[in-house]
Amino acid sequence: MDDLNDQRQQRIKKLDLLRDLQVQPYGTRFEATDRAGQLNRLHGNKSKDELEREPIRCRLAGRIVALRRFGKAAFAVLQDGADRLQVYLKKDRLGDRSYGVCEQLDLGDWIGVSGHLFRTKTNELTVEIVELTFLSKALRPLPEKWHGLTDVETRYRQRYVDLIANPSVHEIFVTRSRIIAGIRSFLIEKGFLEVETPMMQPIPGGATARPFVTHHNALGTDLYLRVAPELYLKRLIVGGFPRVFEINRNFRNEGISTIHNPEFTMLEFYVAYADYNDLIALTEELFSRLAQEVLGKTTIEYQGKQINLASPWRRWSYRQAILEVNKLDASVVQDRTAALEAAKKLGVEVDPKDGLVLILNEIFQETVESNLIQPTFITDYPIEISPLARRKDADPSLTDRFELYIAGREIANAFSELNDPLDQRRRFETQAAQREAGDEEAHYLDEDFLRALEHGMPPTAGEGIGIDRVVMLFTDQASIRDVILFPQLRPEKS
RNA sequence: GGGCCGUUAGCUCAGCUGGUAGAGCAGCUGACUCUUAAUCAGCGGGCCGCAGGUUCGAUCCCUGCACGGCCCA
Repeated sequence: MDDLNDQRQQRIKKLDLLRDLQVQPYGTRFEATDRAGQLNRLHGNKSKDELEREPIRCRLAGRIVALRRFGKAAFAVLQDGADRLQVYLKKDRLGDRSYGVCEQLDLGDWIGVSGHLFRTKTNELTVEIVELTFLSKALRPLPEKWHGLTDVETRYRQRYVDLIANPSVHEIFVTRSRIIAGIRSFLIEKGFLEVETPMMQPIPGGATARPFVTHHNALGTDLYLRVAPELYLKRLIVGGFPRVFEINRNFRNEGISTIHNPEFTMLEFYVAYADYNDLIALTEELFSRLAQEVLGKTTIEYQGKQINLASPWRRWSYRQAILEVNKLDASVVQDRTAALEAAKKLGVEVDPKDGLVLILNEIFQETVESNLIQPTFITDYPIEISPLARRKDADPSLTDRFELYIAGREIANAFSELNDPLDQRRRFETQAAQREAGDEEAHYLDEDFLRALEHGMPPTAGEGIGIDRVVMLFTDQASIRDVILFPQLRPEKS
């Protein structure tokens, strides 16, 4: 509980004054027939004379974000969503009693007003208030009008204040919503069915990640917050839905960083009868369409870098990328000793016990990823790190898989799904052995999923896209916390 | 987990070589009926993140802790 500081007490005093004036400071329904943005759009170019000749009556509501008093008159700025409109209060017009109510106004208060539009001497479109309704009295002061709220911790913990004080933050979350709406309508238009699958799973699967554990009392059993919806969505393909998608939260019990929040939003979609190449085309189409719809262009600037989202995007095989970026001899991707030597030479730390695949993956992560600024599909990942992906017909050590990188970051992961139940069982068994050996991220063996596959899953391609990272890209934000309304922080001490 | 940085009024920030803390905005009082970072005059507001230590004396130096940021693992 905050101390009863000076400013808060002043405002509580005003509550009493308002009640003395028979004004309810916490009002109820107010029918606003107008919005600030709409009034600006419709009448923003009408001249002073026009507004005098044909008065525009209006009625709107909002929060007071600026207040300039002149004794017997005052200007206030009303914030209505993302838009602002100035209002004018004049004692002559309002009368003594009503003006007395206005004298109890503070920054942060919500009011409803009705009046008519006019232009001030300085030509600002303004509502002259005829009637004012108190909607809600704020007891705490707004952050400073010029510098706003900049303390990062307060911004995240008290996002409501951040949203009031920083219009650009408001804008980011509007964009986020538009991106998600755009994805949804794109997929629905392409014939996908939106579904919801369990967030609480008895066996967590679909990604290599540590899960959160919780407990169901009535069932007397532990449940895991999902790390991915993948295995459930594929059960739905088995069940006969040929195109499904889900946009929802995943939870991973890992560190927090500028690109990791413990809960994050993932899109996953699955297309029966398709392969990963079809998803490359679909992904390019989705991104360029989204960029066009949301930003009105396909070239974006991210953290000072120009990124071109117009298709086609580069395709680069995983092994080729490792070799070309580091100018290595082809033997490195074939021979463990050569790979180990290359890692040492490149200054990439590896566990000397690691096999070829893990060594290469370290090299990839350390040397390739950060170079993938323009959209790039890295294809043909090794089977050992792709336990749910279909083998390449031409090379059974690789998979029909890609990861999409933009701005040096993994944005999407997709593959032709493994639909051979016996192969899937062997891969799960390998994963289970790794888990036994201490790898907490390795997959669990999911018997029910195998049973589903044994009923027959058509050839299917599936993809996951990290929505938060897409929003970061589209809104030019460096930290995932700036695109999540309430990012995870340590609890505030009471 | 490690390194670096930060934490001072409601907000944004100063605070020198250790001597009991300042500004702007916000607030309060007064003046002002077209301002827009309104203006003018006056006033109040501090657990200097928390706990130890050094010192005659600590916002300042040292140690630990908490919370946050960035980087690394």
